[in-house]
Amino acid sequence: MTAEDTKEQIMRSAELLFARDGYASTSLREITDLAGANIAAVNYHFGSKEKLLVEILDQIIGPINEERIKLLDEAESESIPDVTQVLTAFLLPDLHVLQQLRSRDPSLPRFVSRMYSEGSELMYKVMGRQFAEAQVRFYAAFQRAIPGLSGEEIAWRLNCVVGIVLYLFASVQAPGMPPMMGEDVEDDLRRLLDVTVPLVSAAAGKVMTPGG
Amino acid sequence: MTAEDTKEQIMRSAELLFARDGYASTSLREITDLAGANIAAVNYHFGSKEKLLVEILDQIIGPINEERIKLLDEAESESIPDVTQVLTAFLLPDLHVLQQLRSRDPSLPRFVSRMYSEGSELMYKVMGRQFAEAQVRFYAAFQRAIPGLSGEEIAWRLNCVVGIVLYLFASVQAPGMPPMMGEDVEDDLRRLLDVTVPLVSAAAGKVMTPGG
DNA sequence: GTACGATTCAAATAGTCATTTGAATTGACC
DNA sequence: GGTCAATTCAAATGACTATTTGAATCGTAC
Repeated sequence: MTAEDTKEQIMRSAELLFARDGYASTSLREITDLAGANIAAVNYHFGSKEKLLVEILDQIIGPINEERIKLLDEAESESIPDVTQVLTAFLLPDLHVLQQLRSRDPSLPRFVSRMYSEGSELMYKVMGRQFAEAQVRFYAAFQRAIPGLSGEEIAWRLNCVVGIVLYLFASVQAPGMPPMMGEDVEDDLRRLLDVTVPLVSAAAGKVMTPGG
Repeated sequence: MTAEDTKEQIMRSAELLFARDGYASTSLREITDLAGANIAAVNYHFGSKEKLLVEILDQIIGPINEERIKLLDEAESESIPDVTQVLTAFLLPDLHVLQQLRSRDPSLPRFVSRMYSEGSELMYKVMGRQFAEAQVRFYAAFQRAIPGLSGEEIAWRLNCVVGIVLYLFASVQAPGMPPMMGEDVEDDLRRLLDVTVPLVSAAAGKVMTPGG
């Protein structure tokens, strides 16, 4: 096994076990056993268990935001994109990565949602670094596409969309539940847009509570 | 310190540390240090670290579903409730618990979302047991309130709502983010209904993807 | 005030953890 | 074929883990 093979095997084994059991509950011993490598190889290739996690996170989250910006660039090059187009640019990369992770292993999508809610400092640092550029672009695009909503309200609603997406990642293989995503990315996107377009473009203060 | 005080202190300390660092990363030593108790007290009062977690989970999740059913009973006793009324019965108990947890400690709401995505077998068992009754009732109520949507589609959309709620719990004290919830439960509910009513009652297959 | 059950305590057990170390092995270039 | 750096290995380190044990302490009812 060449050096690169070992490093690759360690990363693939680690993300699988992190997804299934969580970061803290997974020992380097389990990882290297699954990878067919020696424990010391982790510290040789990555430096520490934590740096191994960061490298895996970057590899997954990085491409999502790169593709998001690419799609938004394309949409904006033609005309001012509407809500559906902006949301598509935002969501499609998620679905692509979800599909790709799932094809590698059904329990892998859970890795993302799991690391988000576990990750404390570490995950927020990685996400902040990776999402910073896309965030500015998408906030601006949504503000153009949805008249009459404050920037704060748009940010809030986009967070709701993120919440739904993270739940999708968590629920791909939740025990005792029907899968929330199908085989076809286009179908999944349509279904997501059906609910998220009304979600982000709904008029504020429209609904009256029964008590009020 | 009386026996009940010790047990209470251990539970309060444990949920705080579980919320902050996760279940696996929190040792009984940390818990009992914070609680001012001896390690053996955990095994005396709860039997094991895992049973301690289950008791905390039941204490938090149980009341949510009890109140959900109570509110739905009240709404259905007058007339057939509309989407807003059913969603209110579903969401208001979440907000109450969120508020209550936050008043105890700002990092506590994260406990719920964290346990969900860490969840493995254990959390799903607790949730399944606690949510089983409410699930049947709410699926039926939504099907009455939203004509033209299949039961499967309603279940899918309700899952989206759950995703948003879990994200709310996770984001109350996310580092580097503005809080998603305010001080007033009524305001928060209104804001949530603004987006979730359109979400669950949107027509299916309405949106056309740019590529299609 | 003394006996008893409930509770708490310090100490020990047996195991696992991430990381380090220095020797052994490998593969590519001269 | 020899050399050197890159990589892998087994073994050891030191610290931490949940749980168990039996003695000590507490509150309370008689």
